[in-house]
Amino acid sequence: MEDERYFGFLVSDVARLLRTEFDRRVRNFGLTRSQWLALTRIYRQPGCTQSELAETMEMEKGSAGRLIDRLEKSRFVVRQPDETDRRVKRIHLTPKAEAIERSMRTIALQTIHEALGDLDEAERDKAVEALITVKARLQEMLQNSNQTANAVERQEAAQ
Amino acid sequence: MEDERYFGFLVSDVARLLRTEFDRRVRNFGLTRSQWLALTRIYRQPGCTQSELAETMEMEKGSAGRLIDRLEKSRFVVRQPDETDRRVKRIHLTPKAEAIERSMRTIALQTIHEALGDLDEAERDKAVEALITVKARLQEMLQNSNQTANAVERQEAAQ
DNA sequence: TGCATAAAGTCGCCTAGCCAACTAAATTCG
DNA sequence: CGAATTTAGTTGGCTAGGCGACTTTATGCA
Repeated sequence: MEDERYFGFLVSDVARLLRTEFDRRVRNFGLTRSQWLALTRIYRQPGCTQSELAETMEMEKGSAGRLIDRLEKSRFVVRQPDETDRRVKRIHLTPKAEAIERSMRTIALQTIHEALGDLDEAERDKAVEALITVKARLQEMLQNSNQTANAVERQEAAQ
Repeated sequence: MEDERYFGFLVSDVARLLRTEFDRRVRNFGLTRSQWLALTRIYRQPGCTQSELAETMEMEKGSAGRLIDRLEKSRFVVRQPDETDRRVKRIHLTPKAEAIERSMRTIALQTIHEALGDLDEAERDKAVEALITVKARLQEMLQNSNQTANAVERQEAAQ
């Protein structure tokens, strides 16, 4: 069981190191890793709503909203009101963003490529598979936590 | 190369999901995952300095300092001045912390155990090995970035 | 010995992300 | 139709963590 705990540490460490290294490499672009991730998603899904973006990025609406705030302030993105639903705002990339998106993609690929340099292809595939499995399990677990929380809430509301 | 990029996403996702799930489970203890990690490290190295803690947790001194601020405010930890070096502050756990440290360790093990539930032992071992390899590589890469930054700094200072 | 350099912490500023409370708009249903 | 519920987005409060500038104290070297 102790080696399992080790897995938790490792994943967090690798994620943090990866983020820090990548952010250092792209600092001159004026974008962070999260911001770039958002751009790539908007690039593939232009005109998406904030809630859709939050969904595909698996984060809270609030976090996504603020991410977009910063991207908009830096002129990488614009919010456009939807014509039929006055609640929603649709997100589009600016031309400036599209060029940078490509440069950063190259750097991202390069960074990962270096980080994985000591693994052969089979090891990489195995690792990716394992991570997919674990991620799916964690998503289930989180969904359960959510449902529990909602059930409690509903019960409290009913009293 | 595309599958490599996927690895980057996956690691970050798994780390985030793990943190969120764990933090939910332990919210009632009044501690977060990072705070608990700090406690386990102080437990194994009582009386360590803040810089030592930052080092073993692989974070900046500033981040570690603030982590300790919060732990001290919640009375899980005390700062004690060093007798011979008036710059350093040594960190010790309070009795309250030691009990909670054990409870949270159990929850952490349980959480990881569930998250890895769909992997057999061989798959887990392979994944852990791969992560160790990648982590080592990333540490090298970051160290190089640091050295480059320092070199630039020194050169600028020399002018 | 005295001065330059290095080390320990602190602080301010920034991004990121969770959570919860809120508003406004749309939808559902009696 | 109109009230209740749901959904989109915003905001405030919190922890986390990087970076850089700064102060205080030690240390190393000419």
